[in-house]
Amino acid sequence: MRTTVKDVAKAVGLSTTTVSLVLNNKPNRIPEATRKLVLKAAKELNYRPNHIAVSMVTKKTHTIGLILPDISNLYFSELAKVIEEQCHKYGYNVLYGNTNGTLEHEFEYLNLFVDRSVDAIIMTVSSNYSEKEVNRLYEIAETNNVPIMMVDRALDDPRFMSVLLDQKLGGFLATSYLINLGHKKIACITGPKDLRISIERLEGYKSALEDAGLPFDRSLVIEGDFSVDSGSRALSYILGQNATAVFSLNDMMAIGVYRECRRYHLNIPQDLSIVGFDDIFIDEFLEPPLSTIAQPVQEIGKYAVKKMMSVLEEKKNLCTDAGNTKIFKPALKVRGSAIKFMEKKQI
Amino acid sequence: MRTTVKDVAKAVGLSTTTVSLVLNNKPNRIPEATRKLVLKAAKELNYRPNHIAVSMVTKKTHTIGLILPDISNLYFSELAKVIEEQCHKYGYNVLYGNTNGTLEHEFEYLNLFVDRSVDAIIMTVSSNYSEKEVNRLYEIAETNNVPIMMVDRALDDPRFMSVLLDQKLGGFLATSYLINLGHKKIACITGPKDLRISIERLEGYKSALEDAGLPFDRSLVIEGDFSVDSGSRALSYILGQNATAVFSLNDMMAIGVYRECRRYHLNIPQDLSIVGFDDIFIDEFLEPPLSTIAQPVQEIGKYAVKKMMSVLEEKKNLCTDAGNTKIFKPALKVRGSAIKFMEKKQI
DNA sequence: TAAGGTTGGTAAAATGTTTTACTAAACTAG
DNA sequence: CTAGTTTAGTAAAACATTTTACCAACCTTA
Repeated sequence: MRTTVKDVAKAVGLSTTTVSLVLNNKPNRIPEATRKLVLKAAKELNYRPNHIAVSMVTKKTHTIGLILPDISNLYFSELAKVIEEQCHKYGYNVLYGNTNGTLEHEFEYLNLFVDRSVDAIIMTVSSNYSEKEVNRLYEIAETNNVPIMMVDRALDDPRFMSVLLDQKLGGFLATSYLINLGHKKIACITGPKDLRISIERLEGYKSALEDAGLPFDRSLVIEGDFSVDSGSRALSYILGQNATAVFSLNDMMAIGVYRECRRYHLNIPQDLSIVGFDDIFIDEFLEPPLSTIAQPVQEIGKYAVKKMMSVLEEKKNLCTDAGNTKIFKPALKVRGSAIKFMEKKQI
Repeated sequence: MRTTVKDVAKAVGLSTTTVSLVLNNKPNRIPEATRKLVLKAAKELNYRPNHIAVSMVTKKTHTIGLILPDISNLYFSELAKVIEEQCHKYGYNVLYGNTNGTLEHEFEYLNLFVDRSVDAIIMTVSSNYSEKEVNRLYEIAETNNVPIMMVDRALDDPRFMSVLLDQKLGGFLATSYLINLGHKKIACITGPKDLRISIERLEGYKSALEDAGLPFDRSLVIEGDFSVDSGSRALSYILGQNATAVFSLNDMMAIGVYRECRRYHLNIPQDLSIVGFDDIFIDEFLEPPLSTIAQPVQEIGKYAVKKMMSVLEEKKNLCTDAGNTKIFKPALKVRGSAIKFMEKKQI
């Protein structure tokens, strides 16, 4: 059995109050002699505070809930890792929940976690929230007095902190790069089309086109679902539109395109240039290495928990303050999957 | 503020005892009328039990601690996902800790988690434990009365449950495959050489060689550290030994070999056949797709938590019963990275 | 020497539940 | 009508802490 404060108190013949006072070294006038005595006994008995009991009275669990769509996804597993690492540094533990991108699961974990009195929640919402759901979310935050932070994907609501990526800029960067290589017919494989990040990345695509004086051709965009398979499925359509380059809204789908190209004996980048989005680990090991838009995951994760910790310390009103959206800038990472456009067919 | 049992009790004019009794529907003689009344009030007030307080009295947190070396590693992130998923099914939440493979971190999280009264711990040890450490581990398990399960990598101690892979068989399968393709000089890139899985996989390699009447040549094995870079570094040595095939003890290092081959303009599998170990997600998207040894991660994860749940329910003596090691069989997954041996140089 | 201050503590409440042991009222049987 | 039994419920303890409010005993000081 574990040693309790009572055991320590008994061992030194003092009250639990005294023991607790020195163990938490409260600014109380406790003479050095007693202090040492208690400390020694605690160490000898290998006393470790029962965290549950502490939480019961302090109302703090030093736990944060992390809710992500899919931890087996490379981007999220890396994010999870940084977040856990950082929380650990601050003395916090993380309870983890996987939603598979469904709204029910999101709320399920939200409730589970507040029932367990987590001090804060960091989540990435994967579905689209109606106003009703946003309110439901806010109510949970409020009645439990728990700050909620959105990471990677925002809710269109100023009441929640968010740390995001400038998705539009990413789309712009990727597309401009292909344009500068001389491509005129650039296809785009999107994610689910009413998902915020799909929309924003696509906006970047459009605006790059516009900046270059190129027309936006709706028939060049095809909807995917961020999975490898949906990338594969998109290829034949793209080819049918005579596109010479593709901007894939994530790397997974780009990998799907790679796979399908192999089946058709097409070469990347000679037959088709492609740039992805996310910069997942494997990109550099593909043949050819995939050029992509890199998100600063490390920074995002670090910033998110740092910010959360400061909120937790200052105990300021948790959700409802403005200026609590931080936006990180993505960067183009050039590798080998795109090449200057050449008028092959004419040759 | 959250509603408490007290609030509910006050609302219906009954004692907290009664409320608790119906809410946990204990087999108590509580008339249907009262029962309904309480339930209705609880629903109306949106009552949800405070898990901390419940844990305080029941001594159960319905939380399990998951300690892994590196969740951004594809294999572990998938494992983590299954485990979380399964735990969730049983009504358990998971506290997650990342050790980066260091002993200090392993014990740190172990202590952190028992302080938080997790009901059980599932971990993969990544360092080598001396007897002292095994005892220390056992002591933690015992004084906290918390069952510990080793997954993927075992401790050489029957006191802990483990669910493992038959690593030796994996090594045997991979090597036999290369032998059957006609290769005689098969190199092996190992992990850190005193790590259990390195040793076991290497044993499989040796035994396949022996079965085929091939000599074991120490100069054909080179130590890596399971990282991509260490795979890359191994290549030139391997080539120097005139090996025609390589068995890489994990896929990451195989990827390193791929990368280095590209630098030297060598073709896989024409110039070098290779088979890896782990079957991580990206294997099928490499060029050529990597043949490897597949671990049944899903089954492993499912079995691990199922077993743990049964232990938790039966409350039998937790660590110390024999026959609590389950070994899963790996399988060879043939893709395109190995080919029949041809006497090129002679041609 | 008595009033006031300081020193070194402690008892008890509080946290939100579950659970044990008890009881008052109503009912039943003889 | 009374003794026993069932019904419907409750008070209080317990869980392991922290924290508040208090108190003796000793020391100053005038």
